Amino acid sequence: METPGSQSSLHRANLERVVRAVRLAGSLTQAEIARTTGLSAATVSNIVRELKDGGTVEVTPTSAGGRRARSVSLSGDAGIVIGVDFGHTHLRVAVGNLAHQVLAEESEPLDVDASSTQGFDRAEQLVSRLIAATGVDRSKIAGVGLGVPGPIDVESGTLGSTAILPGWTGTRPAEELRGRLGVPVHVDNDANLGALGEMVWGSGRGVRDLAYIKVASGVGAGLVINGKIYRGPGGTAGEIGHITLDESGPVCRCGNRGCLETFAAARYVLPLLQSSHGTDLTMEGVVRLARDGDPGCRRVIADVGRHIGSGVANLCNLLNPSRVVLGGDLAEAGELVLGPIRESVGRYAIPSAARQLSVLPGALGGRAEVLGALALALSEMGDSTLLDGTLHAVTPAFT
Amino acid sequence: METPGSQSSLHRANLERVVRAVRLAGSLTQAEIARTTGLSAATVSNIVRELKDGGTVEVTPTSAGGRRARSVSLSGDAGIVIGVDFGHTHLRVAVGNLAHQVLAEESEPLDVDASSTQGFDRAEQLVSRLIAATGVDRSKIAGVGLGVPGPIDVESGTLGSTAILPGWTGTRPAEELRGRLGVPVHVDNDANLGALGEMVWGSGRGVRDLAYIKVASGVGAGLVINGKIYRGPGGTAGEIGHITLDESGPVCRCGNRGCLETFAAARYVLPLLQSSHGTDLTMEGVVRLARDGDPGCRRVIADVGRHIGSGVANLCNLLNPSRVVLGGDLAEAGELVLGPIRESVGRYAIPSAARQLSVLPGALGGRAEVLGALALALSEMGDSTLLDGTLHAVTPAFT
DNA sequence: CGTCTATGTCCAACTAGTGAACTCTAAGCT
DNA sequence: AGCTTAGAGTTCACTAGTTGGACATAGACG
Repeated sequence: METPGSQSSLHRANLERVVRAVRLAGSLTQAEIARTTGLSAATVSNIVRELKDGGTVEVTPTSAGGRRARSVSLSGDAGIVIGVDFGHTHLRVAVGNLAHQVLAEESEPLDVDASSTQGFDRAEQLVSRLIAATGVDRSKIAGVGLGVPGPIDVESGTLGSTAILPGWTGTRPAEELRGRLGVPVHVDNDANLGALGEMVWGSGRGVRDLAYIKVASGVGAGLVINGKIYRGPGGTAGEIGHITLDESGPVCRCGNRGCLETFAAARYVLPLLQSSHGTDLTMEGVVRLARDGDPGCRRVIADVGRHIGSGVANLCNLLNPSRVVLGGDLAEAGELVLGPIRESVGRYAIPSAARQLSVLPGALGGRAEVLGALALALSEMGDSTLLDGTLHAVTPAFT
Repeated sequence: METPGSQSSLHRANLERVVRAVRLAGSLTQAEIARTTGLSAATVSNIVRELKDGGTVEVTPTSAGGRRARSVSLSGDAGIVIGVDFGHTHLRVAVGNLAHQVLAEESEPLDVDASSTQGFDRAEQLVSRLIAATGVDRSKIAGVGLGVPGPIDVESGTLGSTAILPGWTGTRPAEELRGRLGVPVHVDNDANLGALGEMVWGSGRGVRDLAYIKVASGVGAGLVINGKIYRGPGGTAGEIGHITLDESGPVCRCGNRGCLETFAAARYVLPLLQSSHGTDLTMEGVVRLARDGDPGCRRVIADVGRHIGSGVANLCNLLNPSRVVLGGDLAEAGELVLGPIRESVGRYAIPSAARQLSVLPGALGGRAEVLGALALALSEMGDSTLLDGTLHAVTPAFT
């Protein structure tokens, strides 16, 4: 059914061109579409009619004060995308439309020991609730982005061994959710989605090469290269948590010694404070105490920053991104952690790479991953999903 | 004259598609073109005829032993590309055609202290000589790739401070050569070109993500991501030589301590052997002695390998390439250095990244950079260059 | 109220890709 | 040797889809 070089593909490309132009501009008249896309007025006329019949686009008789211009805009219910993010302690869901607007977003706690079935049950319910709340039709779902806190095998879609959600190992989250919702599901790990989220909506706007460092229970990085998530041939790119900082350092869960993670991740850092600050401390708590002036917590956070900075320096020397965005709970510490990171980067990265690097805190906090999932759904969809009938055809399930 | 969404643009795109397929494969039958491009056999038939009439492509009656397959290849005189590589001790030039064949190649020594003007004079002469030797017309030059042993500023094309060719700092090699030859010149550093060369002709064939590690006077890496050289926003990606292995190690020329370079590069390693093996030792000499069984040299090379392996492990964790190719003089040591590298990678990289990694010696030796320059010229050329008349039209200059 | 001008639509012309039928050649089998 | 077979390349009628130009439309301006 694929005809990569045929007229139909040309037509399809032209449809996408028009949709993209309209989406970027918000609303356009046909003549404007013709000018910006370079297509002839006749073609635009045909395409707009086709899109209008398909329900992708709305034509309002005469919104502008011109001669007789009919303004064309994406119909609000042309399609929606959904982002689902399984975190280590909670589940987040967001619903957005194709105009990059977030229509609804909600999170709820999720027990770490919950089974995958329980987790997906909860996710399905929450998705249903949010869709109901926004009042759109289920059949309008164009795609779902799914975030999981662990490595995903690119080929099989299987969740690798992850200590964060025990018992989920070996499941195929995308298939699972696809089976429940009946729409395409695209899955990626939390660091990659955080990177995507910050790039589209947060601190990474306008940058095409960035690294998103997520410090939580572990340390991971999401790499955006040339505007796209880079996963590597095996899908395990971005494992900054396991670069070696000290060959004779503490033993890491990965089996090596002195990984960045052993100096920065919650599971290794929190115990340092247990004797002085109690045993049920969380990273969040440490950050709060540090901001309130607790010297021990400040010291620990600064040390973590320095070590992260060493890792980031290596990253910079190798990849030379223009921006590094820090995410996860630790980002809330602001300058307390960014200062030491910048200092370390300045010391260990080659000057030409460090000079033009900006290190920023994430702007989205815990929302980065869900929004990234939304962005993933949007980007994987390709504007073409808007166009083939599948979206608007009657889908018997879920009525 | 531009009709961005019309059939003619589709036709053009299909022409390019065919040309690209042929160029990547060297030569294909029409049926193979149809399969790889996804176009129908009828379309391919038409396109091939058009290209043949235009002189872009040659059809050899029946080269393979098949049924009646006519093999299609880019016509040898459709255009030629030139690769120029300035090394630390010599200058290499290669001339190739669009069918990925190297028509002529030559190298001559170049004094380290030669001025840039002298260097370019020599390069121009050598290029002229080789073109004359191959007997093709100068007007057929489609592009030139240029390799320089130092950092190039992407924006300005200015050569950064390089200790390898002193006195060249601040020159603009691409403009210089462009002025002399009158054709587009694309410049890049030696590590990137080595990566490209090995990918197209050497140990990296068939791989889309690889890292080429060049160990010589310094240590640099060329990164190929998704089949293209990745330079990073600032153009300094791949500086593997300056990732920190030991915060309290020897002081590096970059100002930091314990950079990989201080454990692996010739300038730091050779002095270790001077007291025992004399002062005018080269890396080449050390490798030769090691192969002959000299225990000191073997030890040094193994140590170098281990350290490179540590750096490569970091690289793998971050980028997860499917192949690492070792280039430079050191690669001649074969297993003497590859063994320790693999061992180190196995120890320090996370297992999932290390498992699918292959570490190979470069297959091109000192030719990697010139051939990479050739490949750069080919890839930057853009396939459309072949199609619009400019290349075949009579260009008044250089007759 | 007539003219002007830009918008959107319709139609005939044209471009270019496709499937199906057809021819051609060499290999394999009997 | 002769027949069959299967893939390669070509031809042709058909179809999809864009375009330029003619045409209708409706507000703006004098």
